[in-house]
Amino acid sequence: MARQRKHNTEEMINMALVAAENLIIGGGLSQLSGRKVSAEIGYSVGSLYTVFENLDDLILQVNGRTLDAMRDAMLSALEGCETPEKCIKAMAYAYVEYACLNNGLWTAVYEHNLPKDTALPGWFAEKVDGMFLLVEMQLSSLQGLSQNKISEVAKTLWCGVHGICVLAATRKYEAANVAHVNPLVDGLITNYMAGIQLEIRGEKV
Amino acid sequence: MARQRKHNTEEMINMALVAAENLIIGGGLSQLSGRKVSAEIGYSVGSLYTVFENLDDLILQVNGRTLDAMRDAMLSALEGCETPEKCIKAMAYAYVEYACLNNGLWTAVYEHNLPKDTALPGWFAEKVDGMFLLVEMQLSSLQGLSQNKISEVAKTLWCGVHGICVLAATRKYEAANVAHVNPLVDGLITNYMAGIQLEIRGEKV
DNA sequence: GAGGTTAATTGAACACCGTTCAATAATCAA
DNA sequence: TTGATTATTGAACGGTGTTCAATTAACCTC
Repeated sequence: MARQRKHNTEEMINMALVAAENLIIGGGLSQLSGRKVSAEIGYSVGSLYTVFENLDDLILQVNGRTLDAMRDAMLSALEGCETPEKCIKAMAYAYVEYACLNNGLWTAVYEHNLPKDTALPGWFAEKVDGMFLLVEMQLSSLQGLSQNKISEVAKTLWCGVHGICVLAATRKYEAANVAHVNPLVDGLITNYMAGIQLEIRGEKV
Repeated sequence: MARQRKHNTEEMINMALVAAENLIIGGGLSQLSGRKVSAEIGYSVGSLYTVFENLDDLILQVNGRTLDAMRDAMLSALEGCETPEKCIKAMAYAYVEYACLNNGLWTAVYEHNLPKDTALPGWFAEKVDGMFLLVEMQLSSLQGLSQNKISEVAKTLWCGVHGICVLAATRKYEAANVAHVNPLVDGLITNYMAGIQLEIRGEKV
């Protein structure tokens, strides 16, 4: 029979992802390297390539976990919210808070781009879509919006929230904190949703 | 006297930036390297470091030129527009068009992050701010908005537009084209501005 | 226990990368 | 022709992602 594994595949992947996350938290995506990760988990470089296709694969899985964590934060934020708009705002605040508090991990999600010829794997796209679906769920309890419109509104709202966070992250010195970002997010959702309500009622400004 | 230069500093910088842009257009930021740039312009690697501080500096200057080009596109789009809202939409469409048509260069702007301990240079931050100022200028002809509010609205709107483009760029396969993105942008501006108009008038939905 | 089979793990090798800096090359003044 | 000056070079350093023959450790069989 064959040599015994020090850890099974799942354990190894998990250890590697944790090590990678710590490197990213410590110094951003640029501080991540396969050799550092492998050294951290007590394996040689080559072993990394037995559980990951390549380093892009590893990063993608780190980012997948980050998206999961954000999703969890958003779901927790839903508890006790009253109206669709308030629920969406609660999720947006949770998103902002996560992005500000876990800046390294959050930045890695959108900083990492696959080579031009490589397609984004389906499971990753689904995680991104999942966040939009959370918003859509809230919108679906509003009367007068077609499914297409709901999908459009969710995309627009969430892209807006994300864009605001991106700007805040760029301007590290002055604006990457919840207190500064939340008012913008609040204004976006309040006013955009007001416009949508008018549209539903067929009124014009 | 001293040895004669093959090109003066300005020429060298320009040649290097053009070469770098072509590399980014061809295969994204990951395909850029100092050695490739220097080979392309007929210099050795070392010479690059006589006109750029390091590779981050070079990339930052490429991104600066991209921001300039986007600004130019936005200014051109302003010709003939009638109302503030229409003018903002015209600029947004120009932004979307540039991002879709010059995806490599546009992606490089937000994909590139300086190391954690390095501050974004002032001249770069100013170029970013300049785009927000273009939006603010349009808003300033609206009655009833304080300067603070104008600044907030401009940030929110433009972050929203940017966020929508980011999502489109992520989903390369289905959505990175003007026809798909413009309706979202249009809806964002229309509805958010409707909400702002209501706020000005002190009405509620 | 010895030998064989199997598969996990290694680490050296390859071709690249950013960055530095002593050495070289090219120019003009004396 | 020599010296001074400065633009330019390219080898060197320590890092990177990735591959893969060689090694190692486990078990089964004899």
